[in-house]
Amino acid sequence: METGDHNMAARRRTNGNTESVDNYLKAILYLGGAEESRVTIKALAGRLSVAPASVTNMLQKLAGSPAPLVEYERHRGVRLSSAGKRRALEVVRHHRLIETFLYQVLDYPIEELHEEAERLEHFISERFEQRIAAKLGNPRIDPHGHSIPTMEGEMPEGERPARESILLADVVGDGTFVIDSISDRDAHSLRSIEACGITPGARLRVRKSASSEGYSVRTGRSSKVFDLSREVARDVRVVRLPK
Amino acid sequence: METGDHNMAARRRTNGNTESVDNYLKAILYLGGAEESRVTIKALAGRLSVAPASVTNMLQKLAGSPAPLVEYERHRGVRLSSAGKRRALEVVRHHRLIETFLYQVLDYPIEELHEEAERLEHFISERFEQRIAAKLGNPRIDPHGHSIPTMEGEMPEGERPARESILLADVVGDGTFVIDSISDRDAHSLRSIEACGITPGARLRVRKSASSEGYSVRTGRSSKVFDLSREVARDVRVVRLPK
DNA sequence: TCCTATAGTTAGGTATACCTAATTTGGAAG
DNA sequence: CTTCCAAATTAGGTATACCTAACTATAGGA
Ligand SMILES: [Mn+2]
Ligand SMILES: [Mn+2]
Ligand SMILES: [Mn+2]
Ligand SMILES: [Mn+2]
Repeated sequence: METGDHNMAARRRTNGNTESVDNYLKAILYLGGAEESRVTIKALAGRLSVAPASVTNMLQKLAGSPAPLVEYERHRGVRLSSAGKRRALEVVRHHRLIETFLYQVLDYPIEELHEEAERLEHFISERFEQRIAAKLGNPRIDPHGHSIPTMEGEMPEGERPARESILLADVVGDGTFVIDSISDRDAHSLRSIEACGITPGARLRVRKSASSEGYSVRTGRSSKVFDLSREVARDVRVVRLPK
Repeated sequence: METGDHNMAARRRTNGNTESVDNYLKAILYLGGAEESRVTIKALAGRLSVAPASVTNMLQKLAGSPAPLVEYERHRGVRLSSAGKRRALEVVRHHRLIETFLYQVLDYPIEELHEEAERLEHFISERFEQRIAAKLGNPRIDPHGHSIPTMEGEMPEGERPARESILLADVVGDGTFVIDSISDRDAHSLRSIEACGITPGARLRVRKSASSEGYSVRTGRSSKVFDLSREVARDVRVVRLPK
């Protein structure tokens, strides 16, 4: 009979992390931004829907372990260690590969990708990751236009969202744009975004409708005009085209 | 800001159960057998690799809830309530659909199906279940020859393993058989089983080799003879063919 | 019938990952 | 400089799901 303690420490997964730890790492990666700046306890608490006290606790534990996943200094916020960054990108890779797979192979509606991926990303094996990547032809972009980190745990060249992309909601004046990416988190926004033909990579002509608060947009060659609320425009990133 | 308690009770899943609870229900379903007889604490503890005390605790909790998943009487073992049986079959359906999917769509080797399915079965949504079922053409049998419970939560007609099937290890004398199913739990056995061409539904000619402790088998039309150890023969279920 | 072995239960802990409430701290504003 | 306040930390709990050790009940054998 087993000692039984192989089963304890409850939530170890394929890797050595719990779902919770993975989610902290992803949140730090995201909030740190491209400059990988220090992330505030409050910001983490907000993103993870958890009390600040819980964040402090978790970070102390993560920073105090033998091979720390984060660098944490009291009252000065956190950043990822290189091991932490590697793991965070691994989870992001899982997430985006799963989304791509659900979309392309299982015909999920775009607004349901995120929730399923958010759960499954923590539980698939390396084999599963490799098999779906192979099946999809090693895609580099997910259905929302986000770059899929490489197998080696790095963000690929020409990262998306692109550094130079801006929120549609921040566009001033009229213009023509390329759609960089769309947010994956709000199912309601995603429905409207898809309904008016907005797809990463497509071209978008924008007119800031002076009358209403929103944006009038036409996609691709279509002459159909759609009106987007400010709300929804906050979930679309674009890159301005010259001319 | 959220109240925060949407996030507590940690391990709630798509459904309302934790992974642990699901595993108890599956174990009770399995150990209760076709007659759904009462299952012993000790048997459960063995199957789940958990201390008997932990089993008692869990069963008391499950039996004491408002809509109990089990019927439990002190010192007299447990059986599933009808809600418990429904949920157990739901998880078994997940498990077997996932195995079929990994095998047919993602080309997993047969001996790696079980471990991945054992984890993922608890975390997929109903949508995921339906989509893979549809993609596979609503299969009724998994790669090991086990029946996949229906969407309505019932074991289908002509259940497999069949009532009349016996372990290859219990075969006395020579004879011809149909392979009913193979166990999914031992990766090592599965390798040897596959290596000699044993597949659910195939025909198997058996000669109990008097010399060694094992079984000499030929599958299908092949004239190649393989020797199986008693160990491995315990992982194969067969149905004797008349004549 | 009695006795004892085995199965089961209770009692008391551990670790994870949350919470609220109380306290501390560091930096910006006066 | 001091003050003050938002942000962070500490202190003290909860729930889940395990554990070991100690105790009890039941059923089969003498
Ligand atoms: Mn997640
Ligand atoms: Mn995404
Ligand atoms: Mn399981
Ligand atoms: Mn199986």
